[in-house]
Amino acid sequence: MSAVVAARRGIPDASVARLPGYLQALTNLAERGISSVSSEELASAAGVSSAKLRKDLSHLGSYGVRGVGYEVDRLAYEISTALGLTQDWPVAIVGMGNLGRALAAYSGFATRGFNVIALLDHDDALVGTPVGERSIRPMGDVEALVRTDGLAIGVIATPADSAQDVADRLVKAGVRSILNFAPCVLDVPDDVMVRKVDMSTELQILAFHEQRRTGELDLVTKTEVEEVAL
Amino acid sequence: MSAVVAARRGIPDASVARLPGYLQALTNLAERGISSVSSEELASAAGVSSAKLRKDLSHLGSYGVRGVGYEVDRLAYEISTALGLTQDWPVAIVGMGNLGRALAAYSGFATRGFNVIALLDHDDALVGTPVGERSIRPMGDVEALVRTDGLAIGVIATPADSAQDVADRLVKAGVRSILNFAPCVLDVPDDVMVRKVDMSTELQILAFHEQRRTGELDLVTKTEVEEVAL
DNA sequence: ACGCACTTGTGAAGCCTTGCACAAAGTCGT
DNA sequence: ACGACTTTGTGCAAGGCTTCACAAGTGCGT
Repeated sequence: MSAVVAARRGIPDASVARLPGYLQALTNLAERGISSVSSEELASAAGVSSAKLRKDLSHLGSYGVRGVGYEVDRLAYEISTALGLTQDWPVAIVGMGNLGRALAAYSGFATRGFNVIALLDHDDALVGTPVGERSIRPMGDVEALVRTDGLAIGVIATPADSAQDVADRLVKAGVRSILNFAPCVLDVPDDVMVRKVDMSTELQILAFHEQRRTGELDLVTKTEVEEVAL
Repeated sequence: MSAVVAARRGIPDASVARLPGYLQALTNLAERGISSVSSEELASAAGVSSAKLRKDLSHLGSYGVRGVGYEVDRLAYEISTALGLTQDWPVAIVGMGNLGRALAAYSGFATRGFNVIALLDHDDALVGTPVGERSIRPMGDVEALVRTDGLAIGVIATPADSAQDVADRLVKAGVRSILNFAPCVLDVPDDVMVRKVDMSTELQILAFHEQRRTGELDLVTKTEVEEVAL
């Protein structure tokens, strides 16, 4: 098997999750007119260790030059290719509440290889309402979007209690990648990939560490109290 | 050292990251009037394996009953305690663009142990503008919020180019936990914890898998082509 | 032409996480 | 009171990820 295919098949999940960060850092460097970068510099810009960066990049192939570093444009291209961003992916956002509208207005999609082709809502009363330059379409359109526009990625921005219904609908229409902003677990077939974004979860993780930090001041006292209680 | 303290000190990061999910599932069960649950059922509701769930819970202590399962209320309480959610954490949201407003309107904060005490913006022209029941306050208020309201967690919802300025300002005022929605890396001191939420990153990860899936159909052909190219 | 300074790519070791399998400990029916 | 059944908590093995450390490769100055 060729080295390229061997490499591309087996990129570890942890590495894949960091590639977008590298791509972002590279784009930044390119905008500042920097054309060459070492693993140390790029790692620092992306917030990881240089060893980790080099190992991650080694899974894509060997695009650096020893003693010199990486060419910014070339590396950005290679990462884009590995991530599948040479094509524009059609995306539909479902749920036009506050969050859905904020996502619809977000300009970061277009610049990163994604194209929001439709804004959908389950509620027929909202259908036709303008949002930015688009207007809200009914869930019934989703099959046509998959068939004629190649829709492959759905973003769920509904409340938790309708998220599963929406997911079922998307899956039935043939969507196999879902980004879920609703604070709930989605039940989907094995061949459908779901990623979840939940700010409550993130805040709770922050709270855990914040608590642990402030709690450490009283640690000795607490230990004694709890030992007595046992 | 007491078992409780030993347990609470050393909860693995991977476990901590899953605890909010368990808590959410438990809250759901409680709302449906279910008072007892097995590890198998809870794991399924939270989307993890039962072995993983039991191992995670074992880090908190031993709150299950063999042959029976877990009492929903009790377990929810223990997880809340472990995460530090018995108190309400004061949170400030910085950046009142589309995303900031959507976050400000999100009701999920209050029900999960967080209290949005202020909406801030770097742009003085926006100060005073009403958002929901609050009005936008200037960044200059942040020191006072830390001192008098115990502000500990900051949410950054600004564009990427002002995120670092805002972070510096928050850190200088004494905020040591930051949730960053801006698509950039924040440079902060070691004792400040940052978690990042970025939908572009998530979409790019989905794109990778989507591409890999559709690419597999042509794998043999591609391999041959690339081998010739070598 | 050659040595020096620099940086990549990568085995190997160590750490963390997951999954397995089962003893321990409880309930329930008889 | 007791045995059958259920489910937890956990030691252990396997797998994956990170870090270390350095050989291999490149450019530059002399």
